[in-house]
Amino acid sequence: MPAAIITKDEVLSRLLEVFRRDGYDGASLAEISRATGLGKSSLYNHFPGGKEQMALEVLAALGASLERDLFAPLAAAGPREKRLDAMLEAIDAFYDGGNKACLLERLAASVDRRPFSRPLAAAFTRWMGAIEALAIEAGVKGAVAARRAEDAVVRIEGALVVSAAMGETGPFERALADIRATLLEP
Amino acid sequence: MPAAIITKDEVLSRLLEVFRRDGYDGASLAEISRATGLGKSSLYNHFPGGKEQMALEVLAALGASLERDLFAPLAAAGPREKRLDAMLEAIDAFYDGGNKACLLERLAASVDRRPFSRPLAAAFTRWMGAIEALAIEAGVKGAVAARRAEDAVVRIEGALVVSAAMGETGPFERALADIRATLLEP
DNA sequence: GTCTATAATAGGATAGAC
DNA sequence: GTCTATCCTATTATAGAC
Repeated sequence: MPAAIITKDEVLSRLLEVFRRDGYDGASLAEISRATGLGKSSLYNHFPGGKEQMALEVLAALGASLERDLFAPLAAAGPREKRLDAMLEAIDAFYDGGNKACLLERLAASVDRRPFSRPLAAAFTRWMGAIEALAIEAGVKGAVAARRAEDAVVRIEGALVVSAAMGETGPFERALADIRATLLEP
Repeated sequence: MPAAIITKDEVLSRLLEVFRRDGYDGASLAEISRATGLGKSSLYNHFPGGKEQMALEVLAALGASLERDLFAPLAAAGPREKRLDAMLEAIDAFYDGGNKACLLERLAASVDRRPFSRPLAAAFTRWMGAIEALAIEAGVKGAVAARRAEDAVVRIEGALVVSAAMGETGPFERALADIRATLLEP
């Protein structure tokens, strides 16, 4: 039984899946242990701060992933519509076509949300800012661009909620299509 | 110590507040006992099925409230814009201007959501249907009306999520204003 | 770094007196 | 109908061996 069959990134990736599925309050250490394949003591070795630290590290890792896979491509060179499409496809994949929940929402809904307040607000602000920048670059006026960016994020989050509650992904698919069609309109 | 200082409706109302604030998994019997002023045994006397039955009865009571205070007025006589305004004001009040979460979302996010699946889907379907009917009555074409109704509910749910995560109610207020401005457009 | 074992507590639920 | 007292399980977390 030698060490580290699983990398820390992989651990964080599995923790992400547990938290987004069960929520912070609903995710038990037993389930976390099962999902990661690590015993409780191993978990406390990696995360001395317990579940709270796990969620905070997952949040930080997700932020880094988004920066690399979503926001950087959004601000890169190339046709604007292409970049918007790439973002929407990445979002579609990340949420599994509307079948998986949003970690930000799940952490924001936990009973003791204070430890997550700042990173959550920062994540949403960053997300909206990246979309807003693309809209502005496409010639949309500043105030309108900010409103549209907020609306896009609002629609994605709401569509995930409605899709989950109704047990069908139609609302999510339609929300993404709508954003694609209207975000960069003059 | 005589009986029933508190009515069952009042109990359900307090349960609603606990579940929407803490979520289903996050709401402990200890907190429920505190919020209702009833001991655990009293709670099990009223709700032999435990927490699950409490949530189901809260859901049913909320459905009845919505039917009476939201959907019936929406389908009543009078100017259509007035009725839309009344609905939006009722929603604004129910969510305390974006400060309180949606029970439907909280129950849909619980680890064991199966007992709530049907009533949740029914509630969202009913809500969207009521809005759609108003839009159709205002002359909006059927397919467009259905899309707009879904979009309105999606925006409200998403705005609640984003407002909570960002710690400010701006997104919720803007979402309601946007719905008011666009839902009945020709 | 991981394991087994265990502590200590909080969780949901029940019994029985009043 | 409500209370106090209790049960049992699951929970988070730690100790100590390897």
